[in-house]
Amino acid sequence: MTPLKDEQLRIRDIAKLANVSTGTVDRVLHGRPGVKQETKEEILKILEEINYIPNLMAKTLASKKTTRFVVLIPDSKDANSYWTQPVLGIHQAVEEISNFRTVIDLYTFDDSLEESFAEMTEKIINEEPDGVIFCPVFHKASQAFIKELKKLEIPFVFIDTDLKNSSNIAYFGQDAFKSGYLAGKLMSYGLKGSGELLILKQVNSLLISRHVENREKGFREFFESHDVSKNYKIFDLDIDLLDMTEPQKSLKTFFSRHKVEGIFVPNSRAFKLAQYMQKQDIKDTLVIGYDLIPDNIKYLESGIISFLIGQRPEEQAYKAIKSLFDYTVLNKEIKKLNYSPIDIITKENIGFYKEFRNE
Amino acid sequence: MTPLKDEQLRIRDIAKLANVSTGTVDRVLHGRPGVKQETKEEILKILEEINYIPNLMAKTLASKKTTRFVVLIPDSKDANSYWTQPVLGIHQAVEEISNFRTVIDLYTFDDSLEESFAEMTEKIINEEPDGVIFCPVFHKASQAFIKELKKLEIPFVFIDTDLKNSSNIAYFGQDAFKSGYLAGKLMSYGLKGSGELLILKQVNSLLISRHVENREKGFREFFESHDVSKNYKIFDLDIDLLDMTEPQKSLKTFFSRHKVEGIFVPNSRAFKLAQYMQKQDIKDTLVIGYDLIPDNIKYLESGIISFLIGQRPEEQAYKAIKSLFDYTVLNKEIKKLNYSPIDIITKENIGFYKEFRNE
DNA sequence: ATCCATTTCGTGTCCGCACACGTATTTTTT
DNA sequence: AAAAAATACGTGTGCGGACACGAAATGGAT
Repeated sequence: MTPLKDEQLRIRDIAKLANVSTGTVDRVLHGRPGVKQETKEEILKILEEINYIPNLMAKTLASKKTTRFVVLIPDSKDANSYWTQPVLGIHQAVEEISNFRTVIDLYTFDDSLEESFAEMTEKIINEEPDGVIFCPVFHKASQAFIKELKKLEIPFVFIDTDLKNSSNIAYFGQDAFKSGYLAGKLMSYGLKGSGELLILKQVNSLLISRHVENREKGFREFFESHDVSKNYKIFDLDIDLLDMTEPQKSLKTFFSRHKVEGIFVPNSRAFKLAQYMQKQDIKDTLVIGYDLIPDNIKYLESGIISFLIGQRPEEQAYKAIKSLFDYTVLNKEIKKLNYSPIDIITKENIGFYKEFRNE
Repeated sequence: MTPLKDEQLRIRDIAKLANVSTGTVDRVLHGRPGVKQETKEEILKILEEINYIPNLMAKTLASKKTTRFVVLIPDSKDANSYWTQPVLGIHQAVEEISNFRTVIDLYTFDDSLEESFAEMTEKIINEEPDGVIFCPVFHKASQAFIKELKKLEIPFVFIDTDLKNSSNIAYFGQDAFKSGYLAGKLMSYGLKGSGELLILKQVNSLLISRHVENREKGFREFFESHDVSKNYKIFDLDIDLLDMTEPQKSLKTFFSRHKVEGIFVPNSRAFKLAQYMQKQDIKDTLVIGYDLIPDNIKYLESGIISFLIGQRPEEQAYKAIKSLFDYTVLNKEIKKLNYSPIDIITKENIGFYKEFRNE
């Protein structure tokens, strides 16, 4: 193991090698003017040769500049919101990078209002941060935002939702299709080889969530690509999972007409269904939902929800920030596409996934 | 969000507050002699009040001292060894902490030879490192090691295996019992409610591995604590999974006498079984194994192994080092008991768990 | 050749802390 | 009471790099 970061050469050493002063080397390092082309090239050559890496400690100590990043994600009104989780990862990241004169401002928007998003992006642009992490749920407003960011040459990272061909430096999120496919697998694995399945969708979802769509596609794809498909019938129901008066009716009707063996809820509100099932005392129905929010966990633990699919939101946020930091401050190469593991959570292992929340 | 690490007070500021010089404050901070009791208390009071946090950058820059940690884990002769994985996490950690004048030496031992372990611990003691991370598989030799470490006041962290009441500052590993329990759940979930099960154990395991034992216990416990238990028969077989000539016989005999529906391999060599099953063209038998080593992954992907249970070895090593660093260098409080999530891996989500290896 | 304006480069200070050294004060010794 | 020895504290320098400022070298115009 590298016993010691082998004696790094300092600016002073480079200066000696090039027969110039440290000031000149410094100018070259920072691309400041006032250096003869000739000597500049000489110095660059040496820098290249010895693979100069500035001492990070001395650098941040001497520099007056503080780097500021902005994170823009949907707000989390209640404790059951998915978006409370990335915030934990942000705090974690802040703790680590704050030593490096790097700060983070958190902006949030109402994910049912595109204007709310647009408004925030405007504010952010005015602040001219050194990097941005955001969740591009609104297509049009995001495009406008990206245009501005590119104009100002501000690097940006996507989180949760990806927007292809956007010159973002990185993306952190899940592969929704494959997570749905996995849900299909888990469903078929637990059933006896046949039955009636239901996909429970959120009606009137203002925000076009590709994730939810893709989860459903993946789910269906699993059954279509396997022999068992003919034994299953997949229904779907659009109900308003936020308002629990209306859904009761359509659910009741559905349950009375079908012997449902499995229900797939491709959004994070499986607990709403679970509430209903508990009231109606419906059992022996396999429920697969998404995200480790408190109420989902509650019904997972009580056995009404069989599986939750997790995507490590804290880790996503944490890594997104760290990668922006690596890119901006440390000039490291970073990986562009970063899919989170698709975690399978059950009553039996949930305890070990909650941990992040307790720290 | 904390916009800026609010202007931290420096030693100089404290000196001014206490009407002394920076040198005196420095002496108090480092517990060096030469300060009148009275003024010492005064300074300590102020330090307490303002919650002084030294500037990490200036500190590491000015300090000549380099902190050295030692990691002692079993060696990994071939690519299929479990222990190749923690090494990746070590590298990750090294990259981050090397900036802070902190280095790591990796020592390995043959986990079939207690002397090999003891020999290494002796070497380590002679080096007098500032912290040790190790895997206390051998009870007696570990106790001796711990005794020395305590004498020298060297903090140590356990990884993989825990040893209770050992004044270790932290432990990173899995809860083996619960992982076995989860395996039981997955097994029962996939079967039709009854059948014959087999637990495949490694015979002659020189090293007393509590993990493997506890996994089996957890597995059995699941069936005992559920109604379904009476429908299942659980057998077990001790075979040498390293030598693939002998096992064939006993396995063959077993398969000929029983209609095995599920096999649980509580160690990391499920691939050996899978190899056999592939040759014999045995299908429709559920196999649950442990650890994401290359050959296990191969048979998971080909469908012979149904589930692998993962425990994030890289993350364990990474976090173990970071926590030792936090404790030693940053004087942070650290959490003692750190259980890794019990990851459920299938053909469908394995792709997202391999990632660490490609970085 | 002289003078001024660029261009090119060297020097010094500071960032916050660690630590060696030196000075002032008090205590002990004889 | 003077000298020696502790004790208590202040000052200065260096860690490696950023940046301001000033000095030297060069070029052009007269």
